[in-house]
Amino acid sequence: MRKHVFFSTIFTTSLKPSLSTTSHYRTASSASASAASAFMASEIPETEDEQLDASCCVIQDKDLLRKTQNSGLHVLDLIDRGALEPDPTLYNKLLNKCTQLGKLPEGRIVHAHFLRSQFNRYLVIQNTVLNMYAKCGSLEEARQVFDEMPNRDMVTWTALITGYSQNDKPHDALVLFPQMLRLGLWPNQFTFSSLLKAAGAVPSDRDGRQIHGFVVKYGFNSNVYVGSSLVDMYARCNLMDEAQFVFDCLLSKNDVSYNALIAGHARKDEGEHAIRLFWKMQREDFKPTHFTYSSVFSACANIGALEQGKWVHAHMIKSGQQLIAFVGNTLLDMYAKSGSIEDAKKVFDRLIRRDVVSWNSMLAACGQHGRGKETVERFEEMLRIGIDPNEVTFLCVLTSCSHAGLLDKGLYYFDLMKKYEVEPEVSHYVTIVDLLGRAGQLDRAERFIRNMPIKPTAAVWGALLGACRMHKNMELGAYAAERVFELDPHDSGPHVLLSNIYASAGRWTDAAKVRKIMKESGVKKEPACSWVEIENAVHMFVANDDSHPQIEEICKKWVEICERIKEIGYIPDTSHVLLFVDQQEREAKLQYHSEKLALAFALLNTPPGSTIRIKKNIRVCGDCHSAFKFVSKMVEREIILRDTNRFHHFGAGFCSCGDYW
DNA sequence: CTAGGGTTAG
Repeated sequence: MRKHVFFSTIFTTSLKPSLSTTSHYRTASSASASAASAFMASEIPETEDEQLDASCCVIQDKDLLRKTQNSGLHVLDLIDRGALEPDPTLYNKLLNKCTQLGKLPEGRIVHAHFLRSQFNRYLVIQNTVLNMYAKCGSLEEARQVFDEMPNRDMVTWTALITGYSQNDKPHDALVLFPQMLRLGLWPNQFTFSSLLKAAGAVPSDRDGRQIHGFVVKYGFNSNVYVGSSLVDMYARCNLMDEAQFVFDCLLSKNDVSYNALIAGHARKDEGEHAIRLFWKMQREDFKPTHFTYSSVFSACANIGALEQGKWVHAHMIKSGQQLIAFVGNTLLDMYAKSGSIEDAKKVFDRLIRRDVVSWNSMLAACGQHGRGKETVERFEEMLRIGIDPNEVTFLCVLTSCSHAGLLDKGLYYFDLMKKYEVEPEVSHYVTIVDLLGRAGQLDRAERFIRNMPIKPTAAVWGALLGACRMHKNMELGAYAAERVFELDPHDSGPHVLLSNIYASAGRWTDAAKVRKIMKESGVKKEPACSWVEIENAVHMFVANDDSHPQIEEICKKWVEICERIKEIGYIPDTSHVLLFVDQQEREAKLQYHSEKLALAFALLNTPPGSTIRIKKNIRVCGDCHSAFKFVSKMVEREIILRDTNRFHHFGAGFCSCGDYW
């Protein structure tokens, strides 16, 4: 054990007049015990990298470094003992080290020591202190330093703006800008980059456009940092054309500007565009980074492009990039969302380090593929290993239980959230309502809603409405629908569901009434479409749409399939057709559901025996579900249908969801 | 001394 003198000296020495209130000292003092255990302390063995790092970075003299390490004293002790002549750069290096390692308590101590030093009026070091607090996430202390500084330069303002913008306080960042301009300070490229990041995080695009104006005025529009920030800001404001325009205007692009644009398209569900840009950036000799791969895999996942995703994966392997968790998690998700759960598992197994997101992604993958039991097993394993579950973990587990009909397990895990101190959010309540509702316990679900400690949202009542549709409970369904209409009048979903409830009960007048209200209030239903990927091209089908070049052939094929599956037991279920039309007409309508068109198209254009993968933007209807089962049996092929949030694996006349979805 | 781009759920 080595003795340490640093704390006894620093906290007993009388303090010089300082920039700061004594609260820094109090905080530093109270933090001393934990701080001591980290990189200031004597007990730390020489093998502790951070201890060595900290010393190495400030002590250039090798002899002195050895002496420091051998004596176990810290640099600041050496100054106190007069063994080391302090200079301003030393404080900067120490503070930056704390920033880099995210060591707030240690940073406070260096700050305290700096305040006692002869350099405590140095603006540059004060800025470094401010930056240290901001980067360590303590915006209150950063602000306090800022407020107490007698002089502030542009860097001071920029450091605080950056602090707010990087810590999810965009409004605080944005209000500082006009204040700083009023003082006559000139913003630079750093200021604008941070401001634009903040502007991209607020709902309106007003601030972003204004800042863009100032960027031009101050002449930073050709700076690649500012340019990338502009691209990102416009992309986040849903202004993809503007983002593209700014990008095209950039005189010098780099990988970051490309990534900002690619990520923008990936977020906006414009996967094909993102993938095109991925290949384009390489034609222009920009190397994809982890950021790029992460965005591109997520783009592939969104559109369910398995083949393209595999190409990008192969490309990443060839380029020698390591599979770090951040990228691996999106890769895993890509395979899972493209329907290949087996590949997703392989990625999970090969991850060098698994973080909580890796586990969550794997749990989500199992849930999406209807493997409730496996979700539960993996979750238990995760707890055994000692990975702390977070709110997403529980959401994955609960939805998985709900999809698999594991009622008791789901309720048990909901209760378990308390033990792991994860506060249930409204989405968790939605899942429990869904779980109870699917299991047919509609009254219990309603009671559960009434006993919620937080205010139920439209989604909560929507889950009950969905369950009422499933179990054909008209009365409670109408009541739930009313609650949804109140809370979210613009969503078409509940109107459609309620109309469906009436329709399946044969109450065509009521069904039509709901449709009429929907039409009058301007609520629009999202058109249903399906996608199928064939030979690296994605084909899209919309219900009753005849724009596809092969449409005649496709319809002919479906009629033929329909006749053949009727022979082996398929009975068209017309309760899913909502219009007040006669039986024959309803059957005709059913034929053109987009997933059926996609299936017919795939059967026409793929080799016998190969797996067919179809993606749909809304829940599959009961009739299509039944038809797909019969087709899988008839053609002896596996058909994988991706719903909005889950998968149906059809094979030999059965579906993996067990008709429970 | 100050800057930009990435993941899981619903």
